[in-house]
Amino acid sequence: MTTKVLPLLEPEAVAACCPPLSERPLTAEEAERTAVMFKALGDPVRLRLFSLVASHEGGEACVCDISDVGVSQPTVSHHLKKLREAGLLSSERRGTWVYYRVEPAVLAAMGQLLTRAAAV
Amino acid sequence: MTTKVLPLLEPEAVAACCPPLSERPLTAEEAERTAVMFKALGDPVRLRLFSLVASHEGGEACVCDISDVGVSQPTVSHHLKKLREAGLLSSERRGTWVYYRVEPAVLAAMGQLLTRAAAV
DNA sequence: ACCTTGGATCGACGTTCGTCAACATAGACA
DNA sequence: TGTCTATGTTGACGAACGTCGATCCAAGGT
Repeated sequence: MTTKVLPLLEPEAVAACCPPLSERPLTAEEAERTAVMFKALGDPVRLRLFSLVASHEGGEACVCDISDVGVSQPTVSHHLKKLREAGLLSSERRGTWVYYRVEPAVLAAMGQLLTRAAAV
Repeated sequence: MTTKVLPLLEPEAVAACCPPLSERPLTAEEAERTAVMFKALGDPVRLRLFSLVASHEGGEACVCDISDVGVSQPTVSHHLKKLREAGLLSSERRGTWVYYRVEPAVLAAMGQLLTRAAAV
């Protein structure tokens, strides 16, 4: 099996990516891109980290605010990177601390993929 | 590390499971349960299989209708089992063929987890 | 300059995952 | 009963994943 290099997912690329899951079958390429996002939320620790950022004021949080999820600091950093690579979070350094933000457009696109699939 | 036995997810259990991701941080248990569903959609082949079922007439399809995704028949069966265990699909044997159906309630719950998280 | 602190990266480890060939099982039909 | 076809199950293998300790880099404070 060949290992494909998946580029970072841009918000607008995701939004324009795919129709609701029930409209038509996803192509192999569409499925490949979309699966990256779902996989990123498919780990309990990442889901908690993401929820911590999303529920923080302004949809933004310093790593120091959210790193108490029961795993080591390198592991937290590793998971945040995965969420960033999937396009679900963006990060920015401001002075001493690094802040993570949710990408609302990507989130909304994933949501519509599912909710509009439910209305058959 | 202890391996937890995750029971099959009932549709109503999922719907009542978790608030939108931005409302409050998920607890460890909530994250554990929810991650199972996202992980199930976190594989390209499973995503295509799911989309094939969801887009088929009536939200229902025979295995024979959807097994052309480029992997062997045992692999298709394996992935369908994963989707069933995650509560996203249900299966029923009718005579010779086995039919898979989407679980709209679970799908809608996952969608709201995301879309309502986007409206911060 | 030096030290401290926040966060990312590296290297290694055990586990889980995706895949297949081989086999098993369940109906339908003769 | 027996045979054919449609699916599920098993066992094995390599790849990917989650985790950690050790290390490194960037910013601030002394």
